[in-house]
Amino acid sequence: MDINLTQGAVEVSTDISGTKDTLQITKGSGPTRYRVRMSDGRHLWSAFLLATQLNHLSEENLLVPHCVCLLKKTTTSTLSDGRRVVIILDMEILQSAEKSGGLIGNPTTYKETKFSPTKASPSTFSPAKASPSTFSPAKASPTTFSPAKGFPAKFSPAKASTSKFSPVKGSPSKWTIRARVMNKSSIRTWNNSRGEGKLFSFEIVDESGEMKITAFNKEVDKFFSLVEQGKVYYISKATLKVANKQYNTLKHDYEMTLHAHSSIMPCADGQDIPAVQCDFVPIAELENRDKDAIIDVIGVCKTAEDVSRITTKSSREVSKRTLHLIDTTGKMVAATLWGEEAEKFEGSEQPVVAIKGARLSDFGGRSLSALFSSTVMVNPDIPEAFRLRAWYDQGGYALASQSLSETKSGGSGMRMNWKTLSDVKNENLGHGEKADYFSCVATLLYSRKDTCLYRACPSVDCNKKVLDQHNGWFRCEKCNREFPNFKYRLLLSANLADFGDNQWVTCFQETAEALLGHSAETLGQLRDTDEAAFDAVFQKANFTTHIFKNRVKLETYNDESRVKVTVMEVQPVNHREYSRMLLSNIHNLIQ
DNA sequence: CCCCCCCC
Repeated sequence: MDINLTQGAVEVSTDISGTKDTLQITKGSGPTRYRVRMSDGRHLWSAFLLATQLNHLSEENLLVPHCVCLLKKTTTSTLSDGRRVVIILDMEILQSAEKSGGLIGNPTTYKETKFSPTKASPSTFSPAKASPSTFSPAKASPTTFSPAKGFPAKFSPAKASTSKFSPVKGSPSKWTIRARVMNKSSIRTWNNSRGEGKLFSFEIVDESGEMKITAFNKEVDKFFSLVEQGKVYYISKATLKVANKQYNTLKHDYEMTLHAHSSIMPCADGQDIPAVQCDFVPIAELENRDKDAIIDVIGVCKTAEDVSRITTKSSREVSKRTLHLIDTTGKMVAATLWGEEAEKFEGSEQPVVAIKGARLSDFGGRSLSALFSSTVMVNPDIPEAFRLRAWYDQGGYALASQSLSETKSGGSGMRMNWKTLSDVKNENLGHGEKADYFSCVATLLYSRKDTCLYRACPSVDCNKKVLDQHNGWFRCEKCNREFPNFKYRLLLSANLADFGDNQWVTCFQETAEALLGHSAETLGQLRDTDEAAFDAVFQKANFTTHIFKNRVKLETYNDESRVKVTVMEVQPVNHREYSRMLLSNIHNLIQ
């Protein structure tokens, strides 16, 4: 058995072999996984345990939150993120506990009058409930542990007569669920033939499953600010209705609507409630899934494209950012984030990204898109993420993953074609019919400040140099117009060097601004008003090192050919990624 | 009682 105990409030650094402990085992985030909470009276650890590794635990025990275990053999280890973990190598169940089950899946279990936050307590253990081992790994399949298991039957009209619980509107509901908010929408308004109003919705999760809850109008005012993503609440007296599967992708047959008497109370003691339940599909497996399937995916974000703004068909503006995720299957897939999620995403450190409820599209082969109902998790605290992190850091980064998503043809896709400056010359880059593109890490030795600025036509799309008419007007030959003003533009000649060679390159506006760290406008003003400060900008830029993405092409003037290198992009050096590339090169040289 | 899920 292999239980990874992620450290909670206490540093876990000692071998705890021989400890008798209480495990609270609850269904965790994923059908084949269980969340384990340990309590030895001093410490609480949340942990994860894989069902496939639990074949000597009875199913009864798996559905039961508490059981007393003897930790026969344990060891400790450090995760790549620095956290200490305890690995349980062998354990024995001494006593299983009273059956309770998940709350969403079985709301009848908890009557409001009796409900109290569950805590591990020896007095709740009931040895009589220990059952022979009926659990097998096969039973841990996603379908077996569908969060909806057993739910519809309990809500059939016939059973509703027990009056414990009824989906019928207006009937007394005596249940309380304790669940974590995993996704919360913003407030939206509607105005259609049936009326107008506002609403927001959120999705909750507990050990047993997930559910969507919607609040309208007055309930929006009452609950919107109270309900926070990630927090745990006691929820009672909501109306149940059959889930509209067209719009509700959660694996539950019902959803809830809040009404005037609904109650939502924050719960301070919800550490044992899983964050989210995921059923991750390996990236290579996406090839075999249907278009429009809603899937959970996890991968290392190998690269993240820049955020961009697009206009939808309904002329709404929205931000988007596409990530390229890889996993141990050696495949890569493009996944697009939207809106704020796209804007805030930080991918420079190759985080592990999990998306719950992404939609599979057939664009460019196979690609993914986050929906409003998706949950995007960066470096989530789950074993899949730790495994991927370890895999990537220990060599996965060097794997040339094949993408299921066709990258755009043409230059803008710009794959990294790493070259040293001497490679560029020795391999005669740019001598072919078409331009070549390469990336290099190089240091700016010198740039020609005297000729770097020119006065350009102020028209939005014209960057043509203007002629000073010496009467306060500036003439643009291209626009055939005179203007009372101009804009400064940069055209910087720079000498770049790496360890083996150097190269003159040209930087236009954006790349020159990135290299010098100031806008063309600022530089123009400085040159005209404060020459010392203008010089200082160039002094400061000298001997700085960057990643340069370049275009190289042989050009001929007056029978004389020479290679012209134009910088397309200047980026800071990501030392982690760069070192990986160097290590990978060394590795390749050895072979 | 909503129901937009976007772009190449």
